[in-house]
Amino acid sequence: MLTKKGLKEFCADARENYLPHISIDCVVFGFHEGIMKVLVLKVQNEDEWYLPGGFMLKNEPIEMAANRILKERTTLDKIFLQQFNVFGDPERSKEHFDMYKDMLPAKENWFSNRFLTIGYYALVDFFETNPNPDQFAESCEWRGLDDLPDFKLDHALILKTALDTLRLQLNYQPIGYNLMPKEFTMPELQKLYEAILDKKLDRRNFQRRMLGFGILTRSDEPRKGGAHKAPYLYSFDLENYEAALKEGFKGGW
Amino acid sequence: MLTKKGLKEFCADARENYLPHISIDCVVFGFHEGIMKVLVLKVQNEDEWYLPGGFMLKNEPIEMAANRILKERTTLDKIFLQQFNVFGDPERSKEHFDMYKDMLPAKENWFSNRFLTIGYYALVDFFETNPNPDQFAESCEWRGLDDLPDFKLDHALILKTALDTLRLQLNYQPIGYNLMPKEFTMPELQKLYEAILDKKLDRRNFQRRMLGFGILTRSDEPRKGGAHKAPYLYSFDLENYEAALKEGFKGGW
DNA sequence: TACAATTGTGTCATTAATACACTATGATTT
DNA sequence: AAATCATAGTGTATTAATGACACAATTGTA
Repeated sequence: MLTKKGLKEFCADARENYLPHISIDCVVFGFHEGIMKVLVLKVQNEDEWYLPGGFMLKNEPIEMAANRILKERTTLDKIFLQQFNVFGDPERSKEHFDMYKDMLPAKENWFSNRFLTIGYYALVDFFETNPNPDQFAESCEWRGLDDLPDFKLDHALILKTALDTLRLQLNYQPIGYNLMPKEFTMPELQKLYEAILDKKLDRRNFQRRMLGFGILTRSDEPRKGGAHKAPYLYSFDLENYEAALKEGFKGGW
Repeated sequence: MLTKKGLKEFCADARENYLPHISIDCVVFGFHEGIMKVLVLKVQNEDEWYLPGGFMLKNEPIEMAANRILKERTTLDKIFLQQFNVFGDPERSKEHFDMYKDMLPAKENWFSNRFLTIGYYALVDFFETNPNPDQFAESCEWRGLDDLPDFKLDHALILKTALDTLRLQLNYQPIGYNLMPKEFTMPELQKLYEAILDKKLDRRNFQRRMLGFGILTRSDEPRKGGAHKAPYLYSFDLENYEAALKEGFKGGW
């Protein structure tokens, strides 16, 4: 959608339905083949990338807006969302100002306003997610943390802040639960933690501690068909998990 | 400031200078006589209370707006501020809608809009702070966490969320440094932690751990003139403190 | 000068974290 | 069939951190 007519319609529609000056941007984390991935969108005909985002209806709760936006991008309905920061540097809007500035006069152009953006991070099951581009994008795809594109606006900062928050909250939020599939092996879970923390952990100590939390249930049958010794399958005991999270996994005083 | 004329002027001025739909509310923590206190404002002629807050100039960074607002309330210039949440439930604005609704038609009334409010908590030195009411308030004063008034809007929720955040961040933010005066005794610092965490700590273990962080400098001279054994005075070694904070006081993996 | 209140300090037991090595299994190669 | 490779499962010894606990020192007051 890049025609002048389409843009004009979008702007008129936006002015009528959305709260001005406020946007939502989401960092959607998924975990695949031992790598943390993030959902990114590519601008049509440009090597420019951005995070899934959108605007808030005039009478819509913030988190509901984030959910609505992400449902469009992922087809997922109930998504674990965590608000982590508002980005509001007036400079961040300057790049916005320039968007489509040749196609529409500033007065009509929705994008020629200052925007504060509310940052959410989302945790999704990689295998359940079907990435869909939005109307400004050419594509929507997963990119590993080790292979991130150049982002528009302050989206690199937003992503970095989300990741920092994720690391800090690793012990307080059900991060494993939301990122892993229903059943998984201990080495797979360990790889998730290693990917988030970006460091190697000791297999034996990891397993001891994880099991010590009492939030995992071991399946009777190990996973078969792999090329090596069959690993046990685990799943989260959601009840115990949520109880443990209320306290936080780690003490502190 | 409650005259129709004054309100009209305020609204006209606000519409011209502030971003619409966005406000800032601050939970200002101070520590005095062993109790955590919060700065609260009282509505003129009503037993209604609210947190210090305000609006953002159209081209002003968020944190600068929070600083400006708090400078007016506290006379303090460089304040430790931490953004912790945006509150945007459409219901929260309903009470706003009613404000001054008899004095001005909705179209002119700045307050008859939906507002998302960005929550900041601030940590200040109680003794350096001079509370000043804003134009809608009759008074601005400290209230202990054990003696909080009934708040307007969702300000009780904002305060609770700030406090929860403060507890979680106790090991990652220079909370002691900002709340204590330059020099303090170990029992005083312990009382701060006990007030924040709302539980008793063991004197000996607290001291051992605190000193173990290597962020305190013990003054040569103990505090004299007290009614009991003269306690040592400590101050924060800012350099070590900030280095330690980068890591966080506690490990986690 | 005895007492009350408070501060300073040390030790022991328990728990948690770290470092580290061998055995077991299943598929592949020889 | 036996050896090999890759991966998974398990245990123990050392060290560090935490939690529980008791007594001595100082200062003003009764």
